[in-house]
Amino acid sequence: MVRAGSLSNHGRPQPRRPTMADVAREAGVALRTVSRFVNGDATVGEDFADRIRRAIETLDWQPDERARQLRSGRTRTIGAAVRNISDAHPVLRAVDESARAAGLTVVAMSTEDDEEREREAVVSMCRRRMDGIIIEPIAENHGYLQPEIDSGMPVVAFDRPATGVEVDTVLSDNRGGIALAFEHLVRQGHRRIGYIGDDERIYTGHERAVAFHECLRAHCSAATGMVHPGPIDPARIAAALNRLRSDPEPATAILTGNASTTVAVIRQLGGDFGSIALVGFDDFALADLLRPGLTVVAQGEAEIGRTAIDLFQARAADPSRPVQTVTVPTTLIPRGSGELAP
Amino acid sequence: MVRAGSLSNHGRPQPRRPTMADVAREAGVALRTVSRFVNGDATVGEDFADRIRRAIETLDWQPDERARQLRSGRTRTIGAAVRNISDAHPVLRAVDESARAAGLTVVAMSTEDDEEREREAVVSMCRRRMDGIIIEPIAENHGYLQPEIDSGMPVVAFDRPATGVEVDTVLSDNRGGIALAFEHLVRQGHRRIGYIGDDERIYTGHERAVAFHECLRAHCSAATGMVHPGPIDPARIAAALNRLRSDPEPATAILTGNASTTVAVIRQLGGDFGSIALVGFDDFALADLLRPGLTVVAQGEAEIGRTAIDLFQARAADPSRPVQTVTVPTTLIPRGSGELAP
DNA sequence: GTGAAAGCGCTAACAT
DNA sequence: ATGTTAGCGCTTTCAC
Repeated sequence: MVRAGSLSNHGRPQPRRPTMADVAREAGVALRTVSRFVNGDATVGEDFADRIRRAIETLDWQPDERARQLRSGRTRTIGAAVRNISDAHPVLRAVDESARAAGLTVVAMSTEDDEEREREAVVSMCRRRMDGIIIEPIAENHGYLQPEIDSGMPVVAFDRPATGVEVDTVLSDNRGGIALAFEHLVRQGHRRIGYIGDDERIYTGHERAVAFHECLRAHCSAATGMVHPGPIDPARIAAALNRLRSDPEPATAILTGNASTTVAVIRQLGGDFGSIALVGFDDFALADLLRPGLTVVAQGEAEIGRTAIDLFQARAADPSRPVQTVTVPTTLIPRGSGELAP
Repeated sequence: MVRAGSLSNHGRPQPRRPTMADVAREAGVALRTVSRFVNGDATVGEDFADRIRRAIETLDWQPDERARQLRSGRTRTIGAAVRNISDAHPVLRAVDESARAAGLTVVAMSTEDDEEREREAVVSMCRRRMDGIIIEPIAENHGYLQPEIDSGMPVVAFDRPATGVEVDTVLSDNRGGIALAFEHLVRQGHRRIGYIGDDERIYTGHERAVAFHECLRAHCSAATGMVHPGPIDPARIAAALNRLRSDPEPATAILTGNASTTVAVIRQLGGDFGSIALVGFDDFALADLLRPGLTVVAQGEAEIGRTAIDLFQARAADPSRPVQTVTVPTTLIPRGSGELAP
């Protein structure tokens, strides 16, 4: 039922939104004066300012960002192409907060770890003429970004490097993180440590697996390790886990290469979680609620996000500056699962 | 170091991005013809189409969304003002997917549960002249939305109703959900059931607390209940929990009013989790990994998101249609914690 | 089907 | 300090 209450305007012909010209007319000043007042370009006579203020109030005028952006050439907006905007994403949070502080709006789009979606997101950002792009790269090759970069679009990659183009990049210290975890387990007395990680074709999967091998070499007199990298899939995780535990000399500790793998392993261990030491790469919400609490290598997501914005700003300010890659350290957070004796 | 490689264009003066006029010139056709070809407004001669395609390719032209939106008056974009875009948000995901399917782009902004931030987000959406707004309301009063609604902006609220304005709304069946949980516990034989929930000044906190009271009345011969609603704060949770357990006839089961409270309670119970039956309102990631698994009342987030987009579309198609509120059912997911005997 | 002109709402250059 | 004029890049009349 439609009522003709004062609360509702439904059904009435929609009044055209007021424009800056309407404000100027209402205030009895020139359009340009309104613009100057609104943008603070120059000081405006106090009486004029008052009339403009009142006119804006009366008409309930709001500037049209589209027109403003079109005319001025800048959007004060940067795009963030991330895996999934609907999942928890501490980096995105930091990007958003840092950008806000700099007076920039962040528009985030999901890539769903899909090359096609990533390109769609980037294209959409370019068509909106955003001032820059922050990307968590998924595509095999980012050559498609080259024309955009050449036409002056600042691009910053994080988490993984973008391949085929030279862009500013923020990465976690993947190798250092694995070393932290490995040495922690060695210190607890573990000598047979297994690794289950992500597909090695993925950058972080590769880095972490390589780092694990390096750790094995460095500690070779003490530790024997097993690596089972590959796609994250329950069956594969189960198989890897089985091999690690059914070995004549079974693993006494497991290192997992990312949060999804960690969760999959815990799920697989079921009631046996806590019977074998476990350290996961990546912290996640509620990891402390598990019994035992999950020991993890935490990435510096907040710093990664902040750095991404810093790099964007530096690039925007000086397009000719050399491309830079920043590595953000990781930290070990002991919560119990990594402190179990062999 | 700046190198003059073919990969990099840094330092060169930025070539102006090509415009549609450039494409027209390159193709040797009128501007209007390019526009028609690009938008499929009308059929364009095949030879012309070819030349335009080639010209677009050559110049690597991409339409300027700002100009297009300014001129056409529509943005094909809707804003989503949600608590936090960086936390997991299943509703936002569904909103995004549904909108994509309808050819709309969703721009999500965080309100951080802050009135000021909510208004900032809404203002930003209006200034961008988005086609509609999906909002998870936090403000005490949403009267400030009225002018926008009057000027034809479709607004859809979800999770909580917007106060002071009449807008299409999607809500969870909060009362039904509490009843589901309560009756489940009664069926397990519990007769003393405690409730710890959110601040009653918050809509969902209120609804769920009221529903709990109704359940108590309906089962009064069987169950005695305790309610301890208030802000989510570890000390308060601890106190509430203490009272429930130190009663002469202590509670044998607890019902929590939302995910944050559930997590706070589990954290507080520590090793005692599993010694008392617990059902939480709201499902969350990893709830199944706890020992025992957490029994929850799950909201239909995907349906809420889809419905929000449906309501938006209906409103956009017919601004005079009556305002509608849709209630989405909840489901009980037993995982162990709610199936413990008294 | 195609083309010329107007204009979306605003800011940037010049006047004054 | 204020007003006038142009024009951002596109879509939309309206002629042909």
